[in-house]
Amino acid sequence: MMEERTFSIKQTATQTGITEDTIRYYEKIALLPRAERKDNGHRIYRQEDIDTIQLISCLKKTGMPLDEMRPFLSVSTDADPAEYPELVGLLKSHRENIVSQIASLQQVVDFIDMKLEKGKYRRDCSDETRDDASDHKVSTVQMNYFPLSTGKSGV
Amino acid sequence: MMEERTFSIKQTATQTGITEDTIRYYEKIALLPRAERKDNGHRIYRQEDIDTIQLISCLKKTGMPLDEMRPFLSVSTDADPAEYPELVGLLKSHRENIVSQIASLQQVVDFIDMKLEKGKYRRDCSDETRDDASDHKVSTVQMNYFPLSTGKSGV
DNA sequence: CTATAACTTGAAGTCGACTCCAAGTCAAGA
DNA sequence: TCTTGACTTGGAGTCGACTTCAAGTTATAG
Repeated sequence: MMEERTFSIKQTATQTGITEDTIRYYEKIALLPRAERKDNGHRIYRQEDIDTIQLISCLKKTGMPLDEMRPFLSVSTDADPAEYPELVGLLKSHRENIVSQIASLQQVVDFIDMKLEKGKYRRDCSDETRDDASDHKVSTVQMNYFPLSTGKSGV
Repeated sequence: MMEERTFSIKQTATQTGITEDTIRYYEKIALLPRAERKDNGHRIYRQEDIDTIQLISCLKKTGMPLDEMRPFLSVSTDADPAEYPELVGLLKSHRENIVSQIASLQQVVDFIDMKLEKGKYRRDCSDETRDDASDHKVSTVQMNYFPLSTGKSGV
């Protein structure tokens, strides 16, 4: 039985790339559970907590507001999401969001490539705002990587 | 010689999915050029302007702050970016940003898939924060879609 | 002639996500 | 003993991006 390693808030900040202030802020708004304290009141973090913070940082990159992360974090700490059926729905729906985000990003890449390759005409990015889905080539990313049937990805 | 069609701010808002208030705000902070006015002072928009607004909306989805968009908008309205060499650098560097954003998004998709497929263990997303690049499989998206040599994409 | 709708303006308010501050505690070193 | 450093707390301040507000103009319909 090996003792589990613990980290100070500073170490945690360094490892996750999230500042100490921000970590305390996440605790304040209860995005993170109240961290354990040492006798002197200092916070203690374990690998598990670092993982959670990294998940937050990851979800942030997908543009998810902090408030919406809570359910995902509970999936992350508790074991199996199948026990929380409405969570599965959330996961799937966020997955769809990300897929469409990737499509948006892809459009910007297309725009940039168009601009870089030649001083070409404009063919701007638009998706649901204008419904010219006809000449909007299905994102290759979406095609290649996402099975579209939300299930197993063929990595 | 056909007369160019023009749009009211309301029509423009509907077409772009950006509210009238926000369009005026973009003009106020000079993200958009001051729109032409009719005799009664009402703003007039052309297709060109709508394209620009849609580009803004698109760049927003990539998480770009409004302030950083200005150079991109000038590429969009003026013709050829090759005339503005430092702009080419900007375009390329933002392209790289987007590629890494897509990689981040992909990690979240992986996390979700992992959670959905089984009640599996955690293998969280992390990139530059922790340097375990060893078991961090190169994003399939990045591999498939992006030539990596910033040039022409094989669409 | 009046009221409704579609706009205009400048300024103030909101909201999310930090970020900073002041004052205090505690442990270890010169 | 005093200082330094790493932390604690609550609260205030900042910043980007809107969003709302109040007051005014103009065009059309009843």
